[in-house]
Amino acid sequence: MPNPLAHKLNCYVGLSEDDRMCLADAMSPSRMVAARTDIIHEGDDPRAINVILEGWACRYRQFANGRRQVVSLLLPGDPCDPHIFLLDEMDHAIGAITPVLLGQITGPAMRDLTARSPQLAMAFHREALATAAIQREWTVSLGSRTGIERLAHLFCELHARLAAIGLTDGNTCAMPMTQNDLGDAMGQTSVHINRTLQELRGMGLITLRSRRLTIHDPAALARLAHFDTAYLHLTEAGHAAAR
Amino acid sequence: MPNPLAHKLNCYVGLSEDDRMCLADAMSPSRMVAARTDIIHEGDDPRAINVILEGWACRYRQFANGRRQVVSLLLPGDPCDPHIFLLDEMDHAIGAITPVLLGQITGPAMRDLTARSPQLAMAFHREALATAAIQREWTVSLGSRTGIERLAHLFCELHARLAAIGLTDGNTCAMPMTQNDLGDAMGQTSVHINRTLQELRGMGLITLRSRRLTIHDPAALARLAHFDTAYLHLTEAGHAAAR
DNA sequence: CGGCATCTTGATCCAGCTCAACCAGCGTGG
DNA sequence: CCACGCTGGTTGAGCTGGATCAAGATGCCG
Repeated sequence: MPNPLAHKLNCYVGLSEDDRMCLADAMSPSRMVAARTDIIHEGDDPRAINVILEGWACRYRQFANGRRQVVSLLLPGDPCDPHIFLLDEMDHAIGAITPVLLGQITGPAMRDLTARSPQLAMAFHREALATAAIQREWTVSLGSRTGIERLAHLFCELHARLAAIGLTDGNTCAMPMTQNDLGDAMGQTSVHINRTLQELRGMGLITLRSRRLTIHDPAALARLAHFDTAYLHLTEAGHAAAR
Repeated sequence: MPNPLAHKLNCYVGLSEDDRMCLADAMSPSRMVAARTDIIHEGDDPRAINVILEGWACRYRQFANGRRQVVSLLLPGDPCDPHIFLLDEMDHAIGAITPVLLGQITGPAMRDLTARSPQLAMAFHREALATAAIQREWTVSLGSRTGIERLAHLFCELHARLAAIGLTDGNTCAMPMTQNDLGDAMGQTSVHINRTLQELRGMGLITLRSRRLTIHDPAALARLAHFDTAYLHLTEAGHAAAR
């Protein structure tokens, strides 16, 4: 598979062949992170931008009482920390859900890229805005959606995001999170996630087995979740990929 | 009061007198919006960046079933929609809580500003990142904090943000939201907000009367809320203002 | 084959919701 | 200047989604 970052950015702004080459050049040698370990710790002050090339990760906050809140999910092509080289220190950690392959773009390389290509600069900017929109939508989910709606919404979102980077197989995609992870993300117990999953299965909407998710009735699932792709801000290219 | 946007940006990056003047110049004539009306509707495609000069506003999503989720609060100095001129259409609305005085910076004026002053460019960038961090913290609140913790956290955050722009009077600050608004923001009923407020009052932590909030014991409130200012990413200037 | 992580299931409990009044302040028009 | 109506705050009673606690069941990996 080619660079998933290029694939993703292309969903926001059409990139030239030249842009893709620059992007590939800017990426320094990648490193591997084992599943269930931290990519970045809270309090770290790193210097380069990490990009997920393969695997899933999550931003999370850990509380003293053991409770963990997953704040967002990072999929292939997602930059982990576009901010980091601007802010003083991390206010959260990033952990690998599966084994993760990371690419890195140094601060200078990044400045060079965006200076050279306005397309790329625009694409990075839109990417950041779309990420913010996704974050807002999570806020909406946690604040206003019921358990089953939340989970349904998450599945809709994940499928759409994976589709945009070409990682779906029809209505099927990867779903490597444990029920515990899902609970941490949805602000619920794994016990309750379990029961909610059974309900979704019982309604014939999804199958989730051996870390693969199949959405049997996308329209019905989206209706249940009050899911509307608009907030993902995918352009034609992104939607075409999703089809 | 001088420009609250300058005040706020100065909390992220020290600005020169020149920077402040440029900023003031870039701001086109301001407009007034009545309380309880929309500043921007969902689906709009506006061209300029709105900045709150006076008053409070909120981003929100309205559901068909009448439920409303407030996704973030906008205080004086906050840009409403740094994104808008990049994305296709609004995925949420922005509504005025109090009467709001808006300034506007056009896209070209913005580009001009950031091209002329690297300090300003940096400040805007950090502002955006701090906003994202606040959004993540809301996700944490809705996902992991109990009712009383959530409300306590909101009060801590608001006081800190207002302090950074010089709008506090010791431990007292404005709090113009109705219990209904608070409910929409915290993903709870106004009835339950009411009872939670009584609990906070009963614990002697706060007074909230005639739209003014006083925090009697900031340390205790922060402890209850698991509040840690780090995520606001205020620099020395911001913290000094907060003191 | 044994050990550990994950998933299931059951029983009980409680934070927060719903529904339904009722009260208080305040702006408006007669 | 008062009566009225409206918005926002308060209170009570009963209900429920999801938490908690506890035990198994399943399945994967060394």
